[in-house]
Amino acid sequence: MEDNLKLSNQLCFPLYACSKEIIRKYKPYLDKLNLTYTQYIVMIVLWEEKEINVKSLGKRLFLDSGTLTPLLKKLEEKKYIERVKSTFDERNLIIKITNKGEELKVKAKDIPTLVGSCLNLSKDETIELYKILYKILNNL
Amino acid sequence: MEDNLKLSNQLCFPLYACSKEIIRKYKPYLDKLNLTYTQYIVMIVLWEEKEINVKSLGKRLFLDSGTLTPLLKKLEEKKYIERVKSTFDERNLIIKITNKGEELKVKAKDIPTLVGSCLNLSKDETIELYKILYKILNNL
DNA sequence: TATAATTAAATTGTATACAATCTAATTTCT
DNA sequence: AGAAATTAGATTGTATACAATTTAATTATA
Repeated sequence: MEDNLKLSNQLCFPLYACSKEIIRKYKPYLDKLNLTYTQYIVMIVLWEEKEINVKSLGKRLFLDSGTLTPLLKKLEEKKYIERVKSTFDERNLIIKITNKGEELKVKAKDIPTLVGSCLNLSKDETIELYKILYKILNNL
Repeated sequence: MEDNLKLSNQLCFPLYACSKEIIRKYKPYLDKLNLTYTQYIVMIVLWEEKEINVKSLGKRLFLDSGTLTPLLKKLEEKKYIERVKSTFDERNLIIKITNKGEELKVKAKDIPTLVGSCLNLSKDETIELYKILYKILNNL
């Protein structure tokens, strides 16, 4: 089956391309907050959780310490988060959101809607896409 | 609308995570071919086209010369491709597949099926996902 | 309880990504 | 034709990603 290897028959490729292209759409909005996309999804978790250790954060975001350690140091430099050793278990590094980090949430609140609207998907398509993607993530 | 910024309500995040996790599934198979995922999708285009310039390749794959230039040099080192200046327009660099590159295609032919099967999607879901992703790509 | 095994982050090394800039070749325009 | 604008790749600088290894802390076990 030769067609197996045609780019147009690959499912991962449009996922990969969509992901990158949508992230590009975030850029102008995230630039105003001085955040990259990866830093933004870290902030999203912190807007929900207030504090979390690196391991749990990585599990939520499918990222490991090799990616998170330098990224979290940058967020700390920007004063959006604090990094503190846990006193209960010194192996754990607790990431805490700062007031400055909390304030970003207000500025960020319209971003999902703004980016979402350029996708031009119907309500049904949005729901279906969402459902299938989480099905894949749960299966992997 | 506070919920706007919950991770579970973001559409881009599961796309980003799925893309990365599926690419991870390719790794053991691609390791045997001494290819990374990005190098693999370049080879997929070349298995179809035989030759193409960097600009067109970038358009197909949503990648720019900053990513492609070093990647193509690596594929040349592995003798899977050749890089030749076009004689018609010296600004163009033509990427040609080599015999060694062609031979890889045989070894790669089962990879899409093998990776596809770990997604556990129904036929309908696969088609629907494919359709929505290309709709997004065409809209962007 | 001393040692082995495990765990969480950090580090190292390689490979993307991409914006911005640069350089050289080609077109366009006057 | 010659200058200006455009185009294709390459380069530079910053920021991920992630496998593999290392380090330090904790837990399990002989």
